[in-house]
Amino acid sequence: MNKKFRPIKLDDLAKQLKVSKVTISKALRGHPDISPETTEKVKQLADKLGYMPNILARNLSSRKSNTIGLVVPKIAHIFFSTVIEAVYDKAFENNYEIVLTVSQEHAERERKHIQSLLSMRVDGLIVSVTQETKDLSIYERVIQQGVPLVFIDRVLPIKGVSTVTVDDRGGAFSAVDYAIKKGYKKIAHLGGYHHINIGRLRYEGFIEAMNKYRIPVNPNLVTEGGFSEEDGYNGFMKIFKKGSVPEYVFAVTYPVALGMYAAALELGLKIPQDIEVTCFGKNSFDRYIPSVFNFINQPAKDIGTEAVKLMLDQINNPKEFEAKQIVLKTQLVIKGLENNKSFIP
Amino acid sequence: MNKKFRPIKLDDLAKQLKVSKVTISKALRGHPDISPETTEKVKQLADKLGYMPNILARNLSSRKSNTIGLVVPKIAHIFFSTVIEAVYDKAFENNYEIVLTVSQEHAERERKHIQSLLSMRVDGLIVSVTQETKDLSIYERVIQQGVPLVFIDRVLPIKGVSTVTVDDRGGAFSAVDYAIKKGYKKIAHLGGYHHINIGRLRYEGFIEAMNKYRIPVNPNLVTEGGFSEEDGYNGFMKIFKKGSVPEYVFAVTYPVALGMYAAALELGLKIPQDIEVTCFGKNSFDRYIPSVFNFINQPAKDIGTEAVKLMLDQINNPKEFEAKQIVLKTQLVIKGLENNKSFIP
DNA sequence: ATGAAAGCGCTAACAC
DNA sequence: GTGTTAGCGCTTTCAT
Repeated sequence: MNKKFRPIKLDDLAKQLKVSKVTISKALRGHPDISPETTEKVKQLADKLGYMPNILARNLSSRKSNTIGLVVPKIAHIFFSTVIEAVYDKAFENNYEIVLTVSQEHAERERKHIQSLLSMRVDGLIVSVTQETKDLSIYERVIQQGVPLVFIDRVLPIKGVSTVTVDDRGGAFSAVDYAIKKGYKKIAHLGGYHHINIGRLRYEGFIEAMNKYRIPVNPNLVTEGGFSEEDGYNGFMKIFKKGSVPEYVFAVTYPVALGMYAAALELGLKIPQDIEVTCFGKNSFDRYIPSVFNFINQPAKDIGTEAVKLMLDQINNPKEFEAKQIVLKTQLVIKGLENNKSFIP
Repeated sequence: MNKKFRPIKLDDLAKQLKVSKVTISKALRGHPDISPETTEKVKQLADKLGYMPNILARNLSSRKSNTIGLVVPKIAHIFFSTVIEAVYDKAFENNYEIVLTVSQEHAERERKHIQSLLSMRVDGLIVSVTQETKDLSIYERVIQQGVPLVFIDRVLPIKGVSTVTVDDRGGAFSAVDYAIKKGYKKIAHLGGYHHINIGRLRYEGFIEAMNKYRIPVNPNLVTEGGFSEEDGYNGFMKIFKKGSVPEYVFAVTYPVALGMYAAALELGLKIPQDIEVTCFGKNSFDRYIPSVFNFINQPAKDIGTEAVKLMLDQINNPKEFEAKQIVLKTQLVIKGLENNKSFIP
């Protein structure tokens, strides 16, 4: 039991077939140098013996890893898990491996992960930064090392980097535009940090709509914070304690809306009867069951898919590379009031 | 722009410090061979020059990767994304890397991933199998190669493999026991495939409870299928078309319950007023907002954490290894009827 | 305490 | 078509 099993290597195959290991190596990779018959023989033997190439050796030797590093702030949130899954699927389709790391919203952890990924010599890096990332130095290093980099959703202002985002400002605008047209005056925004694009742009979209209709922005109804349930809870409590109860809340993310919902519940306020809520992103089962929130639909899958496409482009045609900024359309989906029997389990 | 940057290597440091690269290598890893002063000097220079060890070379040479492969059927479901996140956290804590792959419930893809992972020479494998996995051969190979293996949640009947699961049978029993005590007679089970443990054991728990109280099991109220929303939807529709409307549904997973909910909605049935529902697992925000389903709480985080612990144990003490079966307790949480105002957004 | 030699398993470049 | 020669960048003996 558990006897020290030595994996088969090229040499072993070479000896058995009485050819050189180069022949084996080429045959296994379908190199045109090798005759079809030899190739066939080699493959059969490899199969029979259960040969598995040592990827470490291969990558070391070829200076190519066929691997893309992926760095995200969270996994256990539907937006990210959907993006991640799409990245995996698209990469798999193209015979690329993904090495995923999670920063848990800690900039320092993010740094470490990127270092590891560079150490692994990944062929490229797809990153969505933490809500606290401010130091750009590690990314400048990535670029300096010539490692392709694509930011998704949460991006940093660095020249020459491709990005895949959604129309944050436009989405936000439409959510608030809708509210104003519906006649709401007391409109709140539970916002994200302004030092990061999604926080800033969604805030700007909110302001833009308010300005368009000359609705004064009540600072007591606007918060700036993180993107989690807790932030939503705290944000709404803060607003409530200032004595203002909004008629409408535009939340920067779905988790923030959830946190806000919990706070409202505690305060005896009903959603959507007392307060109508719209957020960026949505739950995972809106296909099945109507939501009590309106939401701005973010094409999470497409973000992942497009990011991989950009990455592969850049890896395969480094010469012609130029940074692209892909901005995907969002869509406002109204669900709340007309369907106020709607549960979501 | 993008000039071909050659990463610094041990030799470069060695030359600058006029010592051998062995000294550098040891110093960097804090090897006791090297004097504190030298170590300090080396580390400083490495820092200054932004040295990053080439992990591929290191792993190839040391035959150790400090990496654990993780294979799951899905990412974008709260149960798995929570488990995954916990695995990442625990591994990070112990300076291990995780390489995650997703089978998307396809046995063939699972096979390929495991091959890749073995090719990468991961130090161990944590796996939750697909709903269609039946062929054990790849796992037997893993074991034969002496690669530590831990199954989580969905396990295969292979001797000598550690597993981390929850008390599936007991959890199921409690859900049905509760229903019977409450007086329900028409009790349905939207079940999972019996060839996989969670499907089989949850079914058995259901049967056990029914038998205990001598309630006849109506085959028209029992289904066997997959674990997704779609399966829940189809399962309930099938039951309904047979003319039976249950008073109580015990669903094998949360996604199945969601699908069933959607079907009920279409059929004009109200949850929980018309049908009370209990499922294994839960949504991601039950901490914030009451659910319309009762649920059997699965400690998803603990599953991930315990799996990594088992894995590290096995990696670090291969001699004393013996397979352990960890079975975590579940807990029935009743939410439905007494709180029928409960939304979940 | 430090270093020289050997090699991890593979691929690239160039012969033949 | 096939093989030879050199590494890839690191870690391991094993000397010194």
